[in-house]
Amino acid sequence: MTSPSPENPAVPSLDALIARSKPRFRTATEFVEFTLRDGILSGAIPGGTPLRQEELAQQFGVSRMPVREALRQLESQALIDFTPHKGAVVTSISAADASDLFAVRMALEPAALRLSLPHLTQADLLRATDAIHDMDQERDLARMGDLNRRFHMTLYAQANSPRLLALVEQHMAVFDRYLRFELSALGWDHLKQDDHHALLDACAARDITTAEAVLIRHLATADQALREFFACRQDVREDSR
Amino acid sequence: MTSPSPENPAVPSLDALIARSKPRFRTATEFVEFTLRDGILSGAIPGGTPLRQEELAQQFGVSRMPVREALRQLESQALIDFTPHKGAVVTSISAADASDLFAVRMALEPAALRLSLPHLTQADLLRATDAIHDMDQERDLARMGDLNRRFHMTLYAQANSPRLLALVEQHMAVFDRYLRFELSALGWDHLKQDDHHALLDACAARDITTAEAVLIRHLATADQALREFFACRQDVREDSR
DNA sequence: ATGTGGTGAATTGGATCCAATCTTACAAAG
DNA sequence: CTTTGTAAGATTGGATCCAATTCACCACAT
Repeated sequence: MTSPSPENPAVPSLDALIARSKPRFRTATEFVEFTLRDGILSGAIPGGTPLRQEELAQQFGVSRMPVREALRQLESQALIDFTPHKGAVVTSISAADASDLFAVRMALEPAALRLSLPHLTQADLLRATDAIHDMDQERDLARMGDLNRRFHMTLYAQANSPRLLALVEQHMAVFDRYLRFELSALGWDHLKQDDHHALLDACAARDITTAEAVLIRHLATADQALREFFACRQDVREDSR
Repeated sequence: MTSPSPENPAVPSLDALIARSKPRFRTATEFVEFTLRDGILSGAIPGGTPLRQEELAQQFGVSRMPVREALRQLESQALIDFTPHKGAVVTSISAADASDLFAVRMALEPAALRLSLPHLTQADLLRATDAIHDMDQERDLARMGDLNRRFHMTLYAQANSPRLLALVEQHMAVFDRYLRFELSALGWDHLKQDDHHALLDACAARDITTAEAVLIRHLATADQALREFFACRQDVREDSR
């Protein structure tokens, strides 16, 4: 493991994540997998970091076996590259990868919204409103990611398609790796709450055409912002080494 | 492991799959994971089958560890349900699950096609044509699935979005679990080659609107056929036990 | 007869050990 | 000086062993 990113106070250290989430799991494999994913998504473990099994086992206080099982699962989620006899490396982030990710989100999320919108309840809309308001006052990066995900997932929740929803949630989680760059680029405050309100209004009016248009524009804006950010500041490539 | 489905000659036995694919991998984990997935997707291991680690280890001629790692990866791909201290069970198939799968495919594949179509080369179109012609004479179920996947993936190949393409290919592979039911429902011959030709023509003409409409109809038809098939013959539920 | 508690086997989770492979450094030959 | 071969260390892959949990069965009490 390399540095726990002490230069960026918004990124928690991996050790902090380990201490915080240790008692929440019954099996060591679950614990290691969840915490490693959290570390990668939050930026505590930057792209390019080689993940040595022995080292991780010591940090987590377990043997190498649960570490290996956790690495296998992270590999299936495309968060690490696993090469036989060479080990695991955290996948790198880049403008190209971000656009790739947005291509998936722009395929999945409008579909989920279209399926869900006719069945959205008043309670769903209220929960989405709450999420927006909570975001207004949130200053913590990880929690902001959770709230953003909660807002969107609430709108998709009635889609009645478990696979689709799981994919949507998974790829929104991967987006968390880019969230702090988007916030750097667009600023914390205004963010894109305009889009969120417009999307919510269109959903309340059951206007699928407008809702989809807003959602697509919302995602395209974020994609564009990240592209420009990476183009301007290639020095801030998050890959260590 | 339960019966190797001797009642259905179209489904190969797991032992046959093991013998055929043993020497193709460098690590035992890869070998077990690939072969188990093949077994699940081809129907050799039906939904609901409990997967005992010790038993699989003996069948594959390895120890329990590579089996466990393989099961972890299959769990990440939603092919098995893994419960701590209880073990793994192959996920069941159903009309609802098929529709769920088609919801994902109808979200992903039109998006991939839209991204890929402008960059399709003449060589791509020729390869797609070849795949269609090969399908006309194919009688083997597994190979038919491969050809169908090859035809579609060829049309999406220029999408320049690795994540999107990986998801498309993965979910087309999962569809193989339902392919033999669709063939039972619609018959082997005409299948839906009409759709394939129409889709190919629209792609050759760079007509994205028509191509997308054909593709969506193609998928919707298959979804509908499977729904009716499962509704009529609930007795043929593929789950053992 | 039914519900309850406990005991045993069966199965998985995890740790330790050994084998196979890769990497690095160094030395020797060209 | 470059290149190639080799050997030592590091790291992962796999096997075996032990611990923890679950489940099924049966005795026992109500």
